[in-house]
Amino acid sequence: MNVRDLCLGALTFGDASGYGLKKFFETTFNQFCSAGFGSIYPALAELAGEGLVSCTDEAQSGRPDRKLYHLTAAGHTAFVNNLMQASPTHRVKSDFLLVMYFGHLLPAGRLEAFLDGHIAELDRQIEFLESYCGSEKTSTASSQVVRGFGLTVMTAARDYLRRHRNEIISSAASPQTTTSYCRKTAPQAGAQSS
Amino acid sequence: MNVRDLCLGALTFGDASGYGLKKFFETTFNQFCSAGFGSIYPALAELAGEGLVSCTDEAQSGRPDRKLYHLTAAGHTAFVNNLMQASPTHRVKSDFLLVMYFGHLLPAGRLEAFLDGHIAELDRQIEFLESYCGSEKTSTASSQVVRGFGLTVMTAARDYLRRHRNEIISSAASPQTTTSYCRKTAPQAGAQSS
DNA sequence: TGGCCCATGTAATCTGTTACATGATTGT
DNA sequence: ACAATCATGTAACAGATTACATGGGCCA
Repeated sequence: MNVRDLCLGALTFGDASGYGLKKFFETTFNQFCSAGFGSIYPALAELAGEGLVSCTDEAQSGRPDRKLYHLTAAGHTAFVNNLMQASPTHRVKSDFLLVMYFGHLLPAGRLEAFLDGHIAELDRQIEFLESYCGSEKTSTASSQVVRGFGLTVMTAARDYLRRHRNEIISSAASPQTTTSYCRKTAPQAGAQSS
Repeated sequence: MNVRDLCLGALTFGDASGYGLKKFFETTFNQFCSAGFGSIYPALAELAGEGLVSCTDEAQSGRPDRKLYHLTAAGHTAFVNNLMQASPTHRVKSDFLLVMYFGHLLPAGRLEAFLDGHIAELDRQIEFLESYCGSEKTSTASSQVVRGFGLTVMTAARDYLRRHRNEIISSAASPQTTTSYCRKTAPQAGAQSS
């Protein structure tokens, strides 16, 4: 399931431009995937070349022209095919959890900032999911289930972090540890990774 | 936070080989990241070249020789530096949720299989997190918090899917819909994406 | 004898991100 | 005036996955 399939899927809900698809991904699919212009536009051009979508130039008043993409019958069957054969992976890539895992190496202030930042981010996402109710077309039973899933999981995550906030912060490196390490080892200048 | 930093972080718990690091990632870091040999070995070579890790050839009895990597003082400070400056992202990439979102396009049997497969996967991961208690070195307060986080979130996810199982399956495409679509549109053979 | 675990590495490929390039309109 | 939104695209780059290549020991 790459950007191509994401585009096909979004187009099952109606015609859209590349720009519109990105907005759609940022709202509706935000929970489980993302895509930038740099992958959307080439993907649409590819799909059009294969006849899975068709494209119409549309002049707009007061706005730049746009290319409206439409899912063809072939595109619809290809999408359903890909859905059926997909291996339904679910992976989390979290630098936040990595940072938490190494909390004992960080000063308490920094750890606290990371933690509160992530709690705030979860609050934002939860609020968004609660307020956002797609369009008529995207408001299917399936989409409501996925929305509920996100709400449940994110709320559980946020509540866990709130409950363990003090515990987490008190597990940070003590100020002495951080300072003395730097003094003792006299680290070489310019030693940097990534 | 790339594979380089993952290696540095893992090596704060003690020396290891490239092979050993992969095992470590698969167990301890499994929740929030992953890495294959194809990225670990080149990363270690790079880090050794920069003096962030040192490397010793070690002959083993009854096993192939291995290269034991050791975090240097420079490597330690570089890692802590990177941790501090990291933007603590947390993103989910889930083809499972994508498939669920388009459940209304799939036959009930297929949707059910996807759903049950994912519930079973969550069961496996929860069971693993419950049973697994790292080594002495990795059993820090921080690591326990991350473990608890994973347990909480995955349990919430599994329970939600169990509670809504019937609802989800009944939102699948009705057999008629699937069949009639194929009949009406006479899709071109060979129309495939990805 | 066949498959799995240990162990290391390279090369090709895929996929996506970031930065660049352009430009009109609308709201503050 | 200035920023934001709408709108499309290319090119360079980064990062990781996959397949390939090799080889001994252990267990059934």
